[in-house]
Order: sequence, then structure tokens, then C-alpha cells
Amino acid sequence: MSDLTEQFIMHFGEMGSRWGINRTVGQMYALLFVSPEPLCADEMVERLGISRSNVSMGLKELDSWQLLKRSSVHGDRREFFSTPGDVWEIFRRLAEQRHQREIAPTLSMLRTALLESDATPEDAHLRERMREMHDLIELLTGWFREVQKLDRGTLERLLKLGSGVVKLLELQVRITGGAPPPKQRIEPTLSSGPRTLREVTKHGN
Amino acid sequence: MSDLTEQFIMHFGEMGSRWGINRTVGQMYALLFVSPEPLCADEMVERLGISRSNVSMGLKELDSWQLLKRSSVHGDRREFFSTPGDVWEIFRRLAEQRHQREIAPTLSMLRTALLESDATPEDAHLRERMREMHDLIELLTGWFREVQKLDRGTLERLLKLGSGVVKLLELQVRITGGAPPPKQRIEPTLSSGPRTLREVTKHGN
DNA sequence: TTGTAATTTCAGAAATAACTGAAATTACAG
DNA sequence: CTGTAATTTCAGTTATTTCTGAAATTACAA
Repeated sequence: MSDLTEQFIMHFGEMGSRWGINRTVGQMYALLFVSPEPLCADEMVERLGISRSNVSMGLKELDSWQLLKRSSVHGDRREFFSTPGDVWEIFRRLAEQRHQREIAPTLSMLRTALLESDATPEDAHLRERMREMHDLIELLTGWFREVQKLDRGTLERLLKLGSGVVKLLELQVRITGGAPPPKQRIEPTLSSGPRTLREVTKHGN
Repeated sequence: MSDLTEQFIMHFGEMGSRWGINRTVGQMYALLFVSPEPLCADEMVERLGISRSNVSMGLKELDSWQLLKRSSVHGDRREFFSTPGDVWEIFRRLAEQRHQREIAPTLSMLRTALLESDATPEDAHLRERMREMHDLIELLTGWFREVQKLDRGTLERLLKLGSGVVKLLELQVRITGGAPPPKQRIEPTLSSGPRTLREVTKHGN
């Protein structure tokens, strides 16, 4: 295994732990990602120096993230693994899974809580905060889901445009005379004013 | 503490662990987030039932993420903590920190590796994969950084537009006659074709 | 200053997560 | 089918992270 490969794999081990992913799983995915051809479990055992059962667990984890491709070879009863050939596809799957695991449950909790009408007055502030959070998350993820439907070329063009897209927004204003009526209404964030009578000095950020 | 508050805080404890953040730190931030006024450390100790030193550690962690506001009260030597009042500001800081910790190091590693010219031929495939990853990350984070400069109103309008922005892109094509020359060139992802002579059957995804 | 309340640090304990080898299960070549 | 190679599961071990209480440090009201 070349130095560069080694370095790459090790880096993803380290980074893995800054994510929710554990070191070994990160290394496994990095190894698959850079392998010119699919690998079987035992090859991973050898190359990473970990146990067969650990590889099995790791593959199970990666599979649950929908990040694997599996293949088999005629006359060989082993199973082979690889990553999608296209980095955009990997990104798409990763984003989808993270959404489901890390965002959707919160959004759902917020929605449910905000629907409950038997709120005590003491919950007023809590509910306002929850609404703000809910609306922000919905706005961001809604946009993301929408944009993800675009074909690759269009999406890349959009991204390269960056903040230049504003020019187009201005154009839109001039042509149509303003923004179209938004589908989901965002309550204006009313700054809640001085919170208390205590004399408060801000320092730091 | 109301049921709803309790539920909210507990939820962020759970979710915290799906992130890189630990349960207690998640709970602490949720508590601060919904508190109508700043809290001192001992209030957090009481409300969450954890030790004073744990609160101290947690605050240190949150501080390193730049997510806290600190305040003091005249005639009271304790320090008080709260979150930014604006959820967009919280999001912005979170995104910035995650970028620095989880993305920038990888980008930098990839850049360095790709610059090394003494690559052996066996590294050819590795380098292509690294370039694909590098270009994707750069495209995404570049866009994000650009767009973040926009003022709140414009940004919200853009997000609400969702994939509707494509209409504007088409408009642009019709007016200017196509995309402007991109600043950073993306190599076409050449599908590497059949990888091996082995007879490969794909199954599953 | 000084005394003391508030905060941080840190070594060790408790809790959690990762990893292994052995045993059980699965799957397929012959 | 059958035998066996491949894979998964799982109980126990190791490693890592989180949390605590006690001691050290800091900071500020008087």
C-alpha cells in the first residue's frame, strides 16, 4: 500500500471520530473509496489490521448508511464491496441519511410540541423559541430537498454562481415586481427586547 | 420546569449523541436556548442534576464552539450564560465551526497530497479519487461561504425559492447566452469503465 | 489589599463504545 | 442435498469518553 494511500486512509480514521463515525469505519470507507476494484472482507482485514468480526460490523454500519455497493464474482463465494463511483452520489446518500437521523426527528418533535394547544402561559417563550428553530430548519432542509432534484449540470452551475445568484434575484424583482407569495409563512422574528430589570453588562461575544 | 421544557431538553440530550456532542452538553445548550433569561452555572447544576464541574466543562466546550453569550450582573460575582437570541446567528456559528473542524482539515490534506508531483503510477487512481472529492467539497463549501455573505432577507428569499431558482438560470441563459466562464474548472468525471476482467454481477444497490 | 464566593482543573470512578475470538448461522459450489 | 467456506452474532475484554469530588486557582465586593 502506497504512502499516499496510507495517509489518506489514516486521515479518514481521524476525521471519522470528529464525525459520529468511529475510526475503523472511517478507514474502511476510505479504503474502499480509493480501491480501483471491489474488495472482499478479508482484504480489508489484512490492509487495516483489524479483526474479521470488526470488518463485518463496520460493513453493516456502512450498509445502514446506504453507502456500499456489493458485487460477487462467479465461482467465488466471497462477497465484494465498493463505494459508488460518483462522489456526488455518495454525498447525496450521506445527506439523506443525516437528514433522516439527525434532523427529521427534531423537526417532528418540534411540530408535535407546537401543535399542543394546552400550553401554560409559562411556556410562551419556550414555544416562540421552538417555532423559530422549527422554521429555520424547515426553510433550510426544504431548500435542500428542492435543489437536490435538479440535474447535476444545473446544480453545478447554480453552485458555481455562488452569491452571484443575487443578480438574478434582482432581475426577477425588476421583471415580476417582487417575490412570489411564499408557500410557508415565516413569522417575523420579534426581538424580545430587554429580558429583565437586572442591570446587564455584555462582555465577550 | 414545565413538561414541555423537560421534553425539549431531553430531546436535545438524545440528539446530541447522534451528533459529535455529548448528552449533557446538548442538554445544557437546550436549557440555555429556551431560558427567557441568562442562567448561572448553579442553576444549570440544579435543573439538569449534574455536577458543578461537569457544567464547567460543558460551558468550556460550548464556548469553544462560539455558541455562548456571557453576561454579568452588578453586585453579583457570578457569571451568567445565554445563547444568541437569533437562531440564524446560532446556525451561522455552528456552520463555521463545523467547517473549520470537519471540512477544512480534509480539504487541506487533499490539496497537499494533490500537489505532490512525485506520484507513482499506482497512485493514479487514488489521485483521481482525491481530486473528485476535493472538487466536490470545494464547490459546496465555496457556495456556502459566498451565500452566507448575503443579508438575511435576500437569503430567506433565495431559500424559499428552492428549485424555482432554475427558472432564473434559464432566464440568464436566454439573456446572456449561457453560463459565464467558471472560475474553478471541474474535471469531467470520467467513468473509469469496466474495472477488471472478472465477471461482476451487481446486486443490491 | 483581603476574605470568600465562584470557577476551573484534574485524578480517579463510572459509563459507554469499540473490538475480539469463538460459536452459530448462512449460502453456495460441487 | 451436502460439506465447507464465508459471514454474522455475541459475550467478554479493552479502550475511550464522560462525570465527579476535592483541591487549586481566579476574581471581585467590601
